[in-house]
Amino acid sequence: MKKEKPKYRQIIDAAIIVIAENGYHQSQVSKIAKQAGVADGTIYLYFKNKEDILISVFDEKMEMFADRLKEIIEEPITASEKLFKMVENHFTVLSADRHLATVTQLELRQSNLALRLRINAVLKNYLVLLDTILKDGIANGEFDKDMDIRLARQMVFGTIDETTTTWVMNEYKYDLVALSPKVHQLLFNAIKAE
Amino acid sequence: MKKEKPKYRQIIDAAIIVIAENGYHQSQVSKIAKQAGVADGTIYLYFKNKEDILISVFDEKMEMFADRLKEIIEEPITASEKLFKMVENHFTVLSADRHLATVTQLELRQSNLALRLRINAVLKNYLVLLDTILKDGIANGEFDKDMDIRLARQMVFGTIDETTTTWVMNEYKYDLVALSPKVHQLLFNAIKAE
Amino acid sequence: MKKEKPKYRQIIDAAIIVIAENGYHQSQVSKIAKQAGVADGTIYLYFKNKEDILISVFDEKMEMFADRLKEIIEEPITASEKLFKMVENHFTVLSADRHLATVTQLELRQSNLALRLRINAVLKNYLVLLDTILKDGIANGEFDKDMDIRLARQMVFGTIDETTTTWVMNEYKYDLVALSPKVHQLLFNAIKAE
Amino acid sequence: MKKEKPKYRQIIDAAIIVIAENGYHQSQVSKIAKQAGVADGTIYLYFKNKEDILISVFDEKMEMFADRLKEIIEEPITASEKLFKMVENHFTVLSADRHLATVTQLELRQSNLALRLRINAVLKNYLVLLDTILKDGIANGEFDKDMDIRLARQMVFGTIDETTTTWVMNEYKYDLVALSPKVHQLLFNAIKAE
DNA sequence: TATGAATGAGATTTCATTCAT
DNA sequence: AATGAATGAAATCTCATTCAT
Repeated sequence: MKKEKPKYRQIIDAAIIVIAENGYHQSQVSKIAKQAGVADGTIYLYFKNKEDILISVFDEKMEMFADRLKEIIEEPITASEKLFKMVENHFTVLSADRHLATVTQLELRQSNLALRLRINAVLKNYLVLLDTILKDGIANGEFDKDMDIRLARQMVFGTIDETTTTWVMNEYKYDLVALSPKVHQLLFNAIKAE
Repeated sequence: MKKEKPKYRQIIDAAIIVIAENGYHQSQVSKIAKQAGVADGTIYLYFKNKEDILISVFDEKMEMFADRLKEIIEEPITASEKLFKMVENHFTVLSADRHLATVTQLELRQSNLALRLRINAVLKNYLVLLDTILKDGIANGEFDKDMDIRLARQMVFGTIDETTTTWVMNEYKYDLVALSPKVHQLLFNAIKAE
Repeated sequence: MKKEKPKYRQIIDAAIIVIAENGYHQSQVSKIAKQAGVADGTIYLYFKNKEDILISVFDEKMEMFADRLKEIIEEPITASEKLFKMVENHFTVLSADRHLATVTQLELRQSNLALRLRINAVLKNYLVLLDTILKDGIANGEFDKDMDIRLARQMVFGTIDETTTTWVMNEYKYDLVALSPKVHQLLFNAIKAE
Repeated sequence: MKKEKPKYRQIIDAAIIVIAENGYHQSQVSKIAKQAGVADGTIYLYFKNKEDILISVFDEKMEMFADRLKEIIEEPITASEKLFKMVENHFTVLSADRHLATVTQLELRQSNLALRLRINAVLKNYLVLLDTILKDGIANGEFDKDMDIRLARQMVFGTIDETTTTWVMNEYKYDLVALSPKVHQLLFNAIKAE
């Protein structure tokens, strides 16, 4: 399987670095190839086209979030605690890799609509897991049984996303992870059972 | 003042239509000119360059939101009601002009970073007004006096934005304005005083 | 006659200043109009097109050289003295008006071929007068009767022109007029009778 | 070294032909590419931009003149003979390649000032060699020891250049090389020792 | 005469992708 | 598998000129 070949990851990692450092529109295929230490043409042995590289970047990294979230869901803790861990995990991963944060929050959003729709599909898995937390919370009486799950999901994700983007735009100058408790508190207030 | 010249608005309006219908990257200046019924060169009598058209689109339209929000703030109603009206107004304006909604939620975000930073500056005015609502609510005891205003603002804006974007991506197939009460309820829960 | 109208000269003079200060390719019609204190459209009441302005600039100024040269020819002095006065006059006029010098030696040469051919036609009058000096000198035994007048003319003009251009390119940093005796000496040596 | 790649020369040669036949301002990159039998984009693998092609044309060809002149300087002949051979060589090379003559005498002069200054730098090498001939002539008593070398150089170059330009403007309708003895005679008269 | 807003043709350059080696 | 030279389509912006007032 191509994803296991070393050059596949080499190119993905190169893409993140190049995009973070040069911006989306200044990240030519040839630059990514150079950073990856391969020839331009080699890129096309592992990726269908440029868009495919970018989708794969998102794919691979989102998988990380989702995998971690899956573990969280299965832990024997309250839904509220799961929600907290989700927020904290999200912030922790992006704080630890600012290249990745810049790429996902700023640069990749400059891509064309087709790519963004494709990215949204990848995101969906993540959001489905979030739904699971919400449903669990409702089921065990922690969250408001009358809330609109779809809206709650959009609120949770919108808040996390906006908070992260603001942090990136402010050039990481404060501690994002430290905001987790307050963000969780706001979100929990919004959806907790009376 | 250039903004009063009819061709200025003509071009702004044409830009919104063309971008909504063709997407950001397929909106050549010549297409906008044709839609506006002017020659390509005429665009450059009113705008410095293509980017300037897009900034102006955002400028002009965001002004609408901000103006309406200013009126809301001054009304003799509770902060919670103001928050509701803000959400409702936001949803109403974008529901009424789907071209505009598509452009602001999807297409304009594909612009380069420089433009996006410029857009953020425009947004700031809007967010400052939102802060005013939050501060008023704290002052009169409606909202939690211990909340972090910056985070609350990011939550409110993030939620509204995410909700709108999801609606646009779902091709407007449900009634966005009808979601206002529930969205407001979530947001209010999050920040209300105990 | 249009040439006598004040705006005609106004535009010619504006053109020289604008071209000298901005260079040929940065001398748009609108800039010349502004410098002349007239509307863009007004230019076209006095000149057929942009090229016509430039030809007229050359025409008008070359006339000055030719008029002075005619006077010189008619003076009761030797051909060698006439040659000297011609060189000196050429250098004096251009030293006195550096804008004009820059325009004729550098900027106007960037014009298209058609304009340059037209300019050459204007130059012809000047060169015909030079021929007269040469013929007079041969007739009265001062100059070599076997010389090729056409080549001698090209040498005289080529030398004057090259000397002036070098002086302009060296940013007028030495006294051009002071070179007249030496230049004359070289030219006279070349063509004097044995 | 890029100069050895066949496409580099191919493009240079194509540029000379296209510019000579179409004129400077009608020599689009695409025309040059077509003449060279390469794609437009290929041009940019060998040249930084359009101006770089023109500089290179001049560079390459001027080298020819300079190389030949170096050989002449080293021959065991009189300075006067060297001067003659220089004139003759100049005329011979340009007579043999009328495209090149048209380009150097007419078309390249329409380029912008920046390019012309760059071209002058290339010319300097040629003029330095000319200076060597003049100094040699003075040293061995052939040329007037009191002459101003800079002016003499400007005369020699100005004369050669003007003679060549006139010949090109007259559409090569006489034999340029045949003028060499007379041109040399004039120049030699000008500077020979008493 | 004079104005100046409007016109619209036209060219350089970039860069994702291909394919012969 | 890997290379990298070559391709060629595509779009912004300028500015000489016009013409309705």
